Amino acid sequence: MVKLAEIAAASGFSIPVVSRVLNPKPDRAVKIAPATRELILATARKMNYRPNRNAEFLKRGRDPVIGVFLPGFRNSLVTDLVMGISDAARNHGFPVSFFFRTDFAGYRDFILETSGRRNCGLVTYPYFQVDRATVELIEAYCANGGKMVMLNADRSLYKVPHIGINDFSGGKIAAEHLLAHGCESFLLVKGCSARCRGFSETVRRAGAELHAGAEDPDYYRFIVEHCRKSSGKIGIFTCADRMAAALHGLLLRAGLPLGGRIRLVGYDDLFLAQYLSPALTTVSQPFAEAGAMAIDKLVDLIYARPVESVLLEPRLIVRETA
Amino acid sequence: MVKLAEIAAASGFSIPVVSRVLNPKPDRAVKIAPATRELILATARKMNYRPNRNAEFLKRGRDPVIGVFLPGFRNSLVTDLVMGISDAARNHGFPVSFFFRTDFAGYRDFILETSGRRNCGLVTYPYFQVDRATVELIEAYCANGGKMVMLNADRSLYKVPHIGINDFSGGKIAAEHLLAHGCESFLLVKGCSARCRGFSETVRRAGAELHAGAEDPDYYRFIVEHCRKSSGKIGIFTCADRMAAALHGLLLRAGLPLGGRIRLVGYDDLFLAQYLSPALTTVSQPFAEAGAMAIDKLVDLIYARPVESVLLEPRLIVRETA
DNA sequence: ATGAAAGCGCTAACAC
DNA sequence: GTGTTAGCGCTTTCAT
Repeated sequence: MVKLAEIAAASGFSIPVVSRVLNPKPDRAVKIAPATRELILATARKMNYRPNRNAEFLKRGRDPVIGVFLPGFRNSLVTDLVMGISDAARNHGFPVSFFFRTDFAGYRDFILETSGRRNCGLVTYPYFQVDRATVELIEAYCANGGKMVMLNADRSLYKVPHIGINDFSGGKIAAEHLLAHGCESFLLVKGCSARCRGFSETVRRAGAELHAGAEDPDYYRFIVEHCRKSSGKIGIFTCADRMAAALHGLLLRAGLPLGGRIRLVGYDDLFLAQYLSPALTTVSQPFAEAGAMAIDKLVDLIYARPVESVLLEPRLIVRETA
Repeated sequence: MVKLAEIAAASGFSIPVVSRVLNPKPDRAVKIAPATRELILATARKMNYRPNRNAEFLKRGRDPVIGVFLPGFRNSLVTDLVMGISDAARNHGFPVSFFFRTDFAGYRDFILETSGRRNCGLVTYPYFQVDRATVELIEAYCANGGKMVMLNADRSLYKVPHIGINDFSGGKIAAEHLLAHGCESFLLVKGCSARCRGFSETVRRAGAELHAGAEDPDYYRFIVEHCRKSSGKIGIFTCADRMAAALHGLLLRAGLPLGGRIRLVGYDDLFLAQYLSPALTTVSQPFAEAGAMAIDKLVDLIYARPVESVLLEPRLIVRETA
């Protein structure tokens, strides 16, 4: 581990100068001779310098750890997020501390614990319904100088930088695919309003018939009956793969083959989706990328660099059911 | 964040004494008056002291970060592991740095990177085939004073403390369940030798017929044919839920209902298993617990406390397919 | 524009 | 047994 002192010795300057070059604070007006900055930057790169976050934040009275709040589900969304976040954080030289919960109480516990530990920054993905209390919690945290980036929640609610994935667009591409394959009547299992809107608006614009219902055994039975009675081409879209998996089995048990007259599209591309038989066509969300971007943005925030929110696009994974 | 100085002031002793009480090194013979130790321990607890790992390890020239190597799969095993590990690490006041790879090259990269960063400890779960080179890597790391705990790999290979899950036992309970439900002939999809042994030994001991084959379309076709032709009670066991998911669909498409004459048991209890219709009966491995224990053991190792390996037991989750 | 000096919270070496 | 001192790698005043 090469340290500042070695770079200082190699470049002929003192440790503080090296520190100032390597850790520029755009907010503070730090003056360094351009030539000096170049030289130090070059030698640091040559010696493959990696900052000791530990020492850096010890002096600042903060913990060089990124706190991460994620929904506590056992599905692939979480693995994608964890992998993207972990890789990006490692690249920046920051360790992480994950906290998995699904409710507001858990979120509050997280913010509280994290304030006590003086984490240098937070990435949070509140899965529960975000309300006034949540927003206040977040604003209080940031008002105290806390840095935070939000993942995939309703960005209209807070001023914190935000990485989202376009749900409307996900519903839309599912509908377009089904339409392109000649489906004439449509069935929608609800679960996310933007996805539903994307799907139903696209279907309606094509002038096709659409039924919608909630994740519910009764509605599932209705779908199976509908498919059995009808002889037309039917497109089914569910807001989550778990619904698609259930329908997949139900339809098969009713003797209704999938991927021909009846087509099924899920959402999330969970791990098992590809192993179903027939394999599930589904909308994949770039959660690994979203997680990585959240970390990148947070690090920018920590070092007072400008940060902007972004909205990522999902894509359709075409397999056998549609 | 209450610090040593405050406890020192409150208890009337000097900072180093407090440090020695709060951070006992069993290997070093540190002498503290029993009364002093009690008093300091009490005030520390009263003031809710949490050590600043940062400062602690800065002095020791190490990074207070636990490096974790995990297989890079998108399935529930990984989420369970990540959650168990994260919770335990947080409880001990350690952040983590996850590294997800599936091959030996990745493992070597991890050990290399981690050595450079001087992590205080490592938890690793090599999923690839562990050979001589891997063992040498691990031994070299430990010989240099590195601390490591292994997850779920063949424990006969190294001297590092180890948290395993009993695969033999998993195969056995699957067989016992199927036998108890009257199955007379058995089909096994291979994938893990200990699980297969547990299953086949149990089945054979009951004097029943057994076919075994690999994860392969041909063998899957054979299974479907076998189920169609036979009229007896059949028990199918797969070494992983992904195989069970495939067979689940294949069998249903062949008009063969699951959970009555034909019973199917998977392995891993992946997220989607419960949503299949009929829902998949499967063997669940306590990976969250295993991950947490690995961290607990590692922390013991870091503070030179005695550590022993353990073997955890899987359990059967009975749902609809068996 | 650069350097000297102090100090973040803790541990380790040594004195008493 | 306990206290004194120094120092981990870095940032931050404050001089110059």
